[in-house]
Amino acid sequence: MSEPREDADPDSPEGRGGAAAVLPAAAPGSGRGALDRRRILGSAIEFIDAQGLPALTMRRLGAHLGVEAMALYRYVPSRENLLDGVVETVIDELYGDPDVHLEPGHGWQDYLQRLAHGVRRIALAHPEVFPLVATRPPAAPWVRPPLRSLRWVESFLVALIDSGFSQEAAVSAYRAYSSFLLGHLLLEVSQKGVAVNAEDQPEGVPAEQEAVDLSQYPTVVRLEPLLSLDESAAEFEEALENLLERLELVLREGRTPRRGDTRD
Amino acid sequence: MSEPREDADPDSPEGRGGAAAVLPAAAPGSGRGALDRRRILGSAIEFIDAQGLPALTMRRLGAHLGVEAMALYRYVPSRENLLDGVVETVIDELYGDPDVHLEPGHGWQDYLQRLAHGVRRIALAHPEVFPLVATRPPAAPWVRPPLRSLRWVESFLVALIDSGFSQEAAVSAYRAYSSFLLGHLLLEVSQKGVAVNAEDQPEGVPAEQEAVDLSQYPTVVRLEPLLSLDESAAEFEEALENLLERLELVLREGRTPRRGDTRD
DNA sequence: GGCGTTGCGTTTACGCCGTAAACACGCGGG
DNA sequence: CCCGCGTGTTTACGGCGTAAACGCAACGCC
Repeated sequence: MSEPREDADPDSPEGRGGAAAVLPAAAPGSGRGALDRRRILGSAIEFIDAQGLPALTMRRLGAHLGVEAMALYRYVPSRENLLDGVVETVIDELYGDPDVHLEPGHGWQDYLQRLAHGVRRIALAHPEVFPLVATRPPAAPWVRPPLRSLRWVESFLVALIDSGFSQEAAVSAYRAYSSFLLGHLLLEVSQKGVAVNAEDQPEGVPAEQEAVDLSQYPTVVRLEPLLSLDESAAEFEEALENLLERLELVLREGRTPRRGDTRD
Repeated sequence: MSEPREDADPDSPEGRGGAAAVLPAAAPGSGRGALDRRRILGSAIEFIDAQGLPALTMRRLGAHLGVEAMALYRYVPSRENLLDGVVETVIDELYGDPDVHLEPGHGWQDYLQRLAHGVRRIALAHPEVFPLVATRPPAAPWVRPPLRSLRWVESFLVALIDSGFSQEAAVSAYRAYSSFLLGHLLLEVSQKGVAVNAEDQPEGVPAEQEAVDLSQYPTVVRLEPLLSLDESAAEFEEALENLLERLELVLREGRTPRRGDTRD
């Protein structure tokens, strides 16, 4: 039963035994056990995953931990800082993922593949948190995106440079890789997230909310089955492999690529 | 003086005479002239561009328009709806852009090129607004990303199908294109935006804020000049052209691509 | 045992937020 | 004349983030 099916998404939370969802954080009612920063952050992640980001307030998070809101301020200087901590904590799950390595033992393609899937696993495990990863101002203005921690940026750059990339190529690879991950995962997560959104309308008949008039968009209507089909895993894989091929070219030609010689 | 320099970014707000920034909205002090939804939305965009998203409150926006906050509610049902309107308005700038066409007159590549640059122009013109475009729940759960309006999705799909794409190929092209735009532009915008962020610290010495310890990340430090170098325009162009080439393959082979026969 | 200190959580309070509801007021048609 | 209606204001409420003061148990030290 719990064996992965043929077409199961290898990065989906239930689909494998990987990392993600490792923090303790205990039940909300059982309000014992010393408060501390880690417990607060873990609880916040759990809370966001369950109730959605806008539902997270200091008072509610306090209640979730069986404590007054102000108690949190002994461990967290502000709500903003708490959100930063949430992002950092979530990204840190990469370190606990046995399939992702800080050092490329089997070549840079393998390294990038594993890293990408690791990040995807995190995104899928915390769909409500991931947009925060994309949106929060970074530690250093220039690193920016999903691999927020400088340690991963360092690891990325070293891996590629050690594999023969020039410094320029490594940096531009980092940018391409980042924006690919960011774009694809943000899209995927929000596609999933909206279906069962946190804010629910428990009305008797949940259907027919506003139902925008689709009659002017016949193609959209006709392709709606295709559009709502979820082939994220395959698309991710394909785009990722395309990116890796592109990088391979960059590496081999030792320069920034200028579209293949297919014309001109 | 105002002629675009050789290497000027063709999508930067000052670099060309395109659309973007077309709304009237008049000065804040001059608080006359009938309030209406358009004026409110325009003012909100202006406000966000100037002060950043978190600074936008109903009261402040009211003040910006020379009016009490509650007056806005006669034209806007809620703050959430106002933000939706802001996103919609910003995307609607596409219609006013003379370089972007709803119908592909010169082939689908030209169509996609123009569309992509049009969206990029909007992103660069409203860097503080753009993350909202990425983050807000969509009208229809499955369209999701930057081309939020169904009209553009319709246009996109029709353009590709008319050019010979299969329905499946058109949909998957839409996804690839969307996530590319989203990822790249979000990254680019946030890279720009952070430098001169809205929340300023007007302290005497603006430097040396926290300055995380970079000593453990020598490669990051060494490549910092490269990392902070802004080659967004070139990278955008390259990634876009690569995407178009990929789509060309899809079209020619009439199937979803499975990585070139470079191995296996 | 008495007693200051220290650490953790609570209480109280403030100003700002989004917004519901009642209100003030100018203007065009019976 | 006045009556309704459209438009903006006033007032009010509950919830927010958080500063400041407080209560109180555990502990070290004499």
